[in-house]
Amino acid sequence: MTTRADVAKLAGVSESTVSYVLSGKRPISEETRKRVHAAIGKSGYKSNYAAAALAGGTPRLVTMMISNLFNDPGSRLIGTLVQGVVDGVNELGFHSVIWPVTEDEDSDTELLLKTNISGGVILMNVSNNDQRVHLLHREKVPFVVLGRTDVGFKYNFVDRNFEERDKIALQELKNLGHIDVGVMNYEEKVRPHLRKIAKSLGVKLHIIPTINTVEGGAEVARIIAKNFPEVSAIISMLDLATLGFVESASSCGISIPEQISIIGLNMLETQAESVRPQVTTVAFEAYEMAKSCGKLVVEAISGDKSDQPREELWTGDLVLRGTLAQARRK
Amino acid sequence: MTTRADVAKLAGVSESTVSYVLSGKRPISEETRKRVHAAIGKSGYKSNYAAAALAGGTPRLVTMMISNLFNDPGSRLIGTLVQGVVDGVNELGFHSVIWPVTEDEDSDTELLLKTNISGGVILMNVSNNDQRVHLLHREKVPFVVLGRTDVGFKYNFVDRNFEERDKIALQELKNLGHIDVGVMNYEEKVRPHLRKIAKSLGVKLHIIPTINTVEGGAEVARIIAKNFPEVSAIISMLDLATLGFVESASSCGISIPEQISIIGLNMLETQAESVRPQVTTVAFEAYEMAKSCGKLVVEAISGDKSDQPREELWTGDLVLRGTLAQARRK
DNA sequence: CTGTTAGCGCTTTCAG
DNA sequence: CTGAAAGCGCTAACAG
Repeated sequence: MTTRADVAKLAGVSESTVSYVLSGKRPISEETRKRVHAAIGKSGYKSNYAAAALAGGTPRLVTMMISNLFNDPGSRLIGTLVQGVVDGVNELGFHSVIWPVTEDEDSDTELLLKTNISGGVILMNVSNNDQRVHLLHREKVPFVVLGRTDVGFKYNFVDRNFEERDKIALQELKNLGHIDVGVMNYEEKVRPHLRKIAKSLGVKLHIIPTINTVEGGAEVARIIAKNFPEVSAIISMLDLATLGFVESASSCGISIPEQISIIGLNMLETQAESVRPQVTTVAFEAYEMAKSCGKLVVEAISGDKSDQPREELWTGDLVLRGTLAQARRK
Repeated sequence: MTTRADVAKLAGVSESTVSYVLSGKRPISEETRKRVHAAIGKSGYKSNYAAAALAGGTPRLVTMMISNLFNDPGSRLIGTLVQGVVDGVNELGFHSVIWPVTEDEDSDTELLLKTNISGGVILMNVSNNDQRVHLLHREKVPFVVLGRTDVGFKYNFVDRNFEERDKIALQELKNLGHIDVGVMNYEEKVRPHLRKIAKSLGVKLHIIPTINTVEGGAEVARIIAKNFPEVSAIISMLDLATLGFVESASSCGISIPEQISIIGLNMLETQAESVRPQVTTVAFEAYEMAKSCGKLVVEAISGDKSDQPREELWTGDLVLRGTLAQARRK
């Protein structure tokens, strides 16, 4: 293995000069810089991560823990998020890896901590009251959650701004005269903020619970045609059901967007593309958000943390894409 | 940060004793062991990966590079393989991470090498003449491919033994008197070894090219019923098409396995379960193979490599599962 | 069975 | 603008 010492000898400079050439942390004459780079090239020198981490004091490595990486079919989104984190972290001179999480997430996390391999952790796809958040918090490991979960304390997170997104959607519908808005949701209960926004806008929500499949969406179309003559617009939290709805709307005598305008809120761009302009989406820069998240961990690792945990809510470039129509049913 | 020195002081022993308690690399009296462990617990000490890697000489970390991690829907298999690698590597005291590969695999690989973070690499989902194999080989990084690819030199790999698998399948059919065997395949051309085995067994292959979808399989059922009266058995390389075939066989007047016996060769166990005993599979221990692959990298990293690259072909526990019938069509 | 000690390769003062 | 030298935390001889 060739080390910095070899390079130094080859270039006829001191070891520390080689270091500074590499890190750029102090001015180096063009002359020496060239000689050092030549020596590096000739010797095939590669910097040793372990040594750098040791001397530098903190491992310049971020690990991402992604639950359900191998189960989730919606992995296109995950791919985007991972790329964002990677790029954000890289920009600050760190690296990132994915820590394989499989069945037993808790013991995987403990293993990760035990090895002490990384300077910090990003948690993705967290579940309700995720135990790993407790663990990382207790162990005082710098970490950021990409998403949110309820644990009884504050922690660093970066997440989408659902409130804002929903407000934009409802406001837009309201502007077009839609008063009776259907909501495609998993369950009868929707997040409280939705009700609040609706109330303040004077919009009436009609929750239509359904499963998130194409068939589920088709069923919703039938239900609306039959039982909800007053509903002139829909916001949907379910991507597949949204597709199903669009597919079978016309056979239920519903024309989109004239009869029913629809906004899909949790659709991937790729899905949305295939049905635009029938489905309007509220666009969102997942990549940028993840990138910011990556930078946040690095800050946390570098001890740049203020006393308060950082909480980033991403509104990003929220824009409506697709076509909506003036309300005219009933 | 608490270090080994703190622990040593707390326990009233030397630093090296703490090390040996942790590594178990030399006998320690029960008495001191307990004291050390107590001190570790009290101080919250965590071993420093970077320091260990540096002192140990080689980073005890394996990185997996998985192409198409975020595109491939067949990720259940990947999950199994990853778990296998993780466990195999763990058993030898190493750790493993996934290196995020996204668009530009080559530059990702170079980045990985540049950081020198890991002791070795496992390549998964390699493509034809994969450039990363060239790169790793050239840079003399210890690596193992889980799978195979044609580059013009020898390298470490672990892969399924397709030849053996196919032989078992054809042999079994032959034993049951099947002479005319259909082959569901992507294209008209099949791997040469298949033809060779068939020839040596006196079996006649009828290639039926199709796409790998449920509909594709249904189409095959129709084609066989109409155009291939002599075919009494099928081996299929296509998992989804296999499912489709089974689904629509009876509506084409084909009863399985009496009229047509079918062996699915590339099916995941979960898929196979749902159609057994109609579809017979050649079972394969993906997990065990991956585990062995994990151990192989560690060996490669530890310099335990003989002059020749190791090439493991996994026949594993090749056994037929499912029901086949005596040939009786024509 | 335990302690002492010399590095591993790099970063970063402190002196020129 | 450049060098010398002191560690970072740990491992593995070597010496009891």
